[in-house]
Amino acid sequence: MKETFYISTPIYYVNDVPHIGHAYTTIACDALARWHRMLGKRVFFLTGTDEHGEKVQKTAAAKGLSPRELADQVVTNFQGLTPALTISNTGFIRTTEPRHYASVQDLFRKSLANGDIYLGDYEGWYCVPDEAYWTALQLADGNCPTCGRPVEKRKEPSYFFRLSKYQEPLLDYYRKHPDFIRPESRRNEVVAFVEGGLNDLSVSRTSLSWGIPVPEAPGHVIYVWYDALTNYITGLGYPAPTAEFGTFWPADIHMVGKDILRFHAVYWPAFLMSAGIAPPLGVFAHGWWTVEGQKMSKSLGNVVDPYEMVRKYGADAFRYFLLREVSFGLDGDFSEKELIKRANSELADKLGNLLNRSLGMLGKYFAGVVPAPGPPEPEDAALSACGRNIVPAVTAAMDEVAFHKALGAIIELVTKGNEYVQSTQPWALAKDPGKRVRLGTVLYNALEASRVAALMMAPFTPTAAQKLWKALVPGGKSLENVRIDRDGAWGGLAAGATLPAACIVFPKIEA
RNA sequence: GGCGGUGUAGCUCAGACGGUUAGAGCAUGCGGCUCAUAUCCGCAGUGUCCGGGGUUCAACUCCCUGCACCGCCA
Repeated sequence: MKETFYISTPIYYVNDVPHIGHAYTTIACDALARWHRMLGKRVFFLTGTDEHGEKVQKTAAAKGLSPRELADQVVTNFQGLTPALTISNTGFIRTTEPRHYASVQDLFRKSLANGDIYLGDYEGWYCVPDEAYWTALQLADGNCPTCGRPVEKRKEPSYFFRLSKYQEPLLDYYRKHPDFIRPESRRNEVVAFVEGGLNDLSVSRTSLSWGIPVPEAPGHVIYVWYDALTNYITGLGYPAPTAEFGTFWPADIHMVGKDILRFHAVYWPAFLMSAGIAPPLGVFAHGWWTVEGQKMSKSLGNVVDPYEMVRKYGADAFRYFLLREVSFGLDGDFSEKELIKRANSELADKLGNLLNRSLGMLGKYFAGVVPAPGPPEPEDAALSACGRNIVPAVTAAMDEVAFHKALGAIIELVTKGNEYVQSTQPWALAKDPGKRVRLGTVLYNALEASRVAALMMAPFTPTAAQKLWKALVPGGKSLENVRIDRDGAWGGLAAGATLPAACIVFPKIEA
């Protein structure tokens, strides 16, 4: 097994307000990061903000601030996601940091030196008032798509990256790394795109000032993607030969929304190849959320605010819904009603209930002390088989980045636990003193199912899982230090421990 | 316009490398338990497996075609 795991979110544009899409990407990365830590790996988990460009400059000017001052103010909107969503990132990068300037310029110099970056002319349709270029395709009835005013054809000097040269190297890389782009349907799209031929890419502007200067080229500023993508190596210390860079690069997964897949799966590996740096090992493009069946948009006023969701339902329920509701990779529909339904029926009524009915009886019949299990009986087999299979099942799901499958497997175990309690009827066993050993065994197994489920939930609902774990493993180590291989084995519940009589970690959400 | 994908119970989807009664969850109806956050468990379903044609002893599963929807590209 590889000993390290490096995962990244995209850097979020600081001029935007955080919405469900940002939260989704970040939460997905967090679940993977936590999972890989539980496997015993060293994990680097990077997120951050993209702070250059036209929009930031304009918004700042409108507020009478420098772009940097504005960025310093609004970056907190994104930094705040970490505590709000219980995110365990190990790094946060801002593209305005000096270390990033050094990184981008170094990468740029390398490609300039080997001839992969050359000076040419960028030509496009320019909106003078908006100071923005558009391609012919982007124009709305021949006018600027954002302001509707007429555009003019304009030309400016620009540095170009020789992307065309990397068509074959990229296709070769895709062939040798079949899992580089996931899901598979997206991979096919990218391959088709590259097979169709690649144009060289404009990577600088003279019409822009808020950005990283092109080395030794006054007036030229490095343009959006070349700047933004490089964050993934800056975050590890590049160009300095840091331990982090040596240890964690190439990245295991760049998690992205489907709209920015091409930049990550085509441009980024090409930039790196040109500079003699290994491309990342994987890019995963996830889907989008609609809201109550409608496209999310500012004009509809239905933008989902992650902070508000956390305030209303808690980070665990919000995280759970996002990762459980849809096949990861596909689009999904966000609805508070469905969120409540998921959280109540699966977290409170199934997982929470299994734990509490078990704890309740343990308190009542054994004064809260976990009995040693007696000999297994045939009716224990279904539960213990499921319990023994949960680690491989979740592992397989997480390997294919299928959170919904992982959670489905955990809920299946919990359901088996409830079925088991129902069919063994410990409350009836308790009435017969001769069945004391059997009663103990039944409660042990039910609690053990809860314990294993709590462990497996840790990447998804970290706060609740920690509380469950604490209740079932009193005096045990924090879930952060727990390892799947050691602690996930069926039968790990300690006999003799005294457990609480109740533990409500998933309160029912009132609709 | 080019390439690719999807079309299966009311809903969301899984599955079907051709072969007895096509599955899950949710929703619906009925029943059971009482340990538990009025929670849990069981039972019952319903489907022209998009339309048409072909191959075959046999197709929902393969091939062709039509329609609808989606994605990428132009």
